[in-house]
Amino acid sequence: MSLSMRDPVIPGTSMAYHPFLPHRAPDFAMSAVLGHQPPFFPALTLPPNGAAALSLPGALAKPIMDQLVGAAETGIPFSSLGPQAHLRSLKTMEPEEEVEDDPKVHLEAKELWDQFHKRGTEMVITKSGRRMFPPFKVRCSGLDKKAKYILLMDIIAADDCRYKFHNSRWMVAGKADPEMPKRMYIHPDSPATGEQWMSKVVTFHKLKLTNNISDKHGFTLAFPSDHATWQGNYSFGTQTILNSMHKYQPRFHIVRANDILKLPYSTFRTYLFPETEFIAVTAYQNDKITQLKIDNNPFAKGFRDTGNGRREKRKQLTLQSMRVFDERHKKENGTSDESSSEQAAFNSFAQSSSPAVSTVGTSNIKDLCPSEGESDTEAESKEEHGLEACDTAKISTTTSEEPCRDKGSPAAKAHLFAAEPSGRPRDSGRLDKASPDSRHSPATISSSTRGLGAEERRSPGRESAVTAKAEEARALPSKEAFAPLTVQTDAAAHLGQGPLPGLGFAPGLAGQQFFNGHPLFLHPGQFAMGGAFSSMAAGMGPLLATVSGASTGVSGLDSSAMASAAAGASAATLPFHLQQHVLASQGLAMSPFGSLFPYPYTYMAAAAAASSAAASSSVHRHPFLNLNAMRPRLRYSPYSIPVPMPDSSSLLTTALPSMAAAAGPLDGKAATLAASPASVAVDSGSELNSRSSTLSSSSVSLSPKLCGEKESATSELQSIQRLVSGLEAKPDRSRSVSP
DNA sequence: TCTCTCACTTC
DNA sequence: TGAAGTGAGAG
Repeated sequence: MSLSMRDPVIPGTSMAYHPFLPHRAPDFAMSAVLGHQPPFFPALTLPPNGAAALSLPGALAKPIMDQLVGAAETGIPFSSLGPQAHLRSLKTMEPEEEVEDDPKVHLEAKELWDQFHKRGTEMVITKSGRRMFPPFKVRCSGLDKKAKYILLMDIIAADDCRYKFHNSRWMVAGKADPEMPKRMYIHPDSPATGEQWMSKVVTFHKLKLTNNISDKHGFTLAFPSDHATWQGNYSFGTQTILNSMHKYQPRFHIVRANDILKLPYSTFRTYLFPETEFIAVTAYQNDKITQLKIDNNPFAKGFRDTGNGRREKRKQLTLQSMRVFDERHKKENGTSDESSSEQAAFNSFAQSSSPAVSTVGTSNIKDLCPSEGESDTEAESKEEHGLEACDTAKISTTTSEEPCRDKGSPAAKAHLFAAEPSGRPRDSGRLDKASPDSRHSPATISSSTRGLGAEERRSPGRESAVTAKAEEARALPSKEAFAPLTVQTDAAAHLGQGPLPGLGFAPGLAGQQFFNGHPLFLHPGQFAMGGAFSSMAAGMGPLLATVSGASTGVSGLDSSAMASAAAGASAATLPFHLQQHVLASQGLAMSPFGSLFPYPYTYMAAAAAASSAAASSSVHRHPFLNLNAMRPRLRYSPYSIPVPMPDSSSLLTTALPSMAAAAGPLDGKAATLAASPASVAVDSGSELNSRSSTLSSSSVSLSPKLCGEKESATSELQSIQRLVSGLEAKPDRSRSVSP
């Protein structure tokens, strides 16, 4: 147990979870090394606070190191990667006005999650949307009481495999289907002060899971940025679209910002809790999971043995299977028999599964998941624990604390799954394989951004990352729109953090997100959330403008108009997403900005960008650039400093366009690294200048392949910058906002 | 596998 | 009281 479950994951680590990462990572790393190495490394090396920091850096660095060395797994400590002195110098550049915060996040009801995880958590997805159970709840600490934060959650693919429940176990059944467009769920109370967030348990129970591709619950908001986290293509919504029989990993993000509009420029601190990993299903596969749900979910009381009505039916059914029945009894009695039996089964699964896994042969070894090897007893005990207990538990995992081990590594991924398997089989195989790593990695994760964040702050730049489109492969047609997007990422860094934030989440995180790359859409509901969006409209104006280039305020425009305008203005920016979706290289077609507005899928011209292809990658960058431009405005915000960040990010993106996508996680790291340098420049200099400088620099660093893109991107960026500069002249309300 | 309806529950 | 969340079960 100790393993993974408790610890939060660091952003960087998240990479590990990403299916694509493995593929991308290499490229990314290479490019990073080749072109950006100097800059990147420093960034990466940022020493995090303690363990947490380690985890991230390690995760990030590892891929790169591997590339360099050509060895899959070097044991090189991330600390050895780069000079920290460098970072510090950068750090000095950062503004320090802000009160530093060191957010820590604890997963609530961890015990409950563990119980499910052991058996391989399954979450039902329906056309109309189904809530998660257990509900995702966290408790935050270490926030600046006065500052405002936006808390978000999203769910990313844990690997690139498709699963099947066979012989009581989850086994890999092939390669994953194309990813569905990802959506970010913004907590309805956002933005709120640190004090407010820390005073209560933050729950995301309203988030629904669906397999309905045409789900409209998500609103698209155009986000100009290429924030790593957002990958340039991220939508917001109250419902997350998932593929059945695929494994997913929920992520929690803390963004210090007082306005949603600032998200793109802000630093994301991402936290992963391996125990919350689950497989999406349209119908429960594992009876044990079903029983756990019934036993713990209040709405399923009617199915409890003790309950009325149905329970009897259920019982009968149950009786049919002795095992199940027995297990229940045990539960009722409070005995662990069930669990033990389960465990046994589980173990067997693991074993069996492992082979299966291996057979799978997908790139994801991780899928195989290392089994955590939890003892049956543990599992049992956990199982028996009621949800409530879990809930109360809050936290165990703080993100920051644990260093992330290798989350990034596949093994780590395996871990996560493994945990699941525990209960069941499915992954057991993986578990076994990965076991060593996996455990660690997952666990480690915890720190995620946060730890980084602190550090990051210190080091101004780090972050940016890159990403690349990469995904193309993944990109799917249906989702295609998204897929293509792939964008870069990294951003994390760039954003906000100027100083610190970048770190945190950055690399890893960015990477994670990136793969998803979708267009960013804001979900109406989310907006509804309130405060966060309140200013959005106003804020959007600037963004749009930046994106579009000149378009005057977006606000007036309807989404479509906006989009078109944006497209026209800065073709570069939008394109990617749009391209995919729309086709039009320009993205115009895309939907309007609904985000702010009522429209449902608006695209952000800028945001979009995500184009899938490398070319697109370049484009992405542009968007970023815009963002960067924006930043200055944003400065007000703590992150504003981020200005540099954006730059860096842009740089990264430009530099490693293709990679970015692939790299996802890596990107993040890379980005951070790259970013740092860039950021530095930014900080010191004017935003615009910094940007351009960054851009140029990025281009320089770019690898040969990227060069072409770079150039185009650069030109685009420049144009964008010009536009931006023009825009900048305009006042930004958002600036004032910053916490 | 997935979709839909049902009876039951919580809020 | 009704809206909404549950798993079961049929198709």
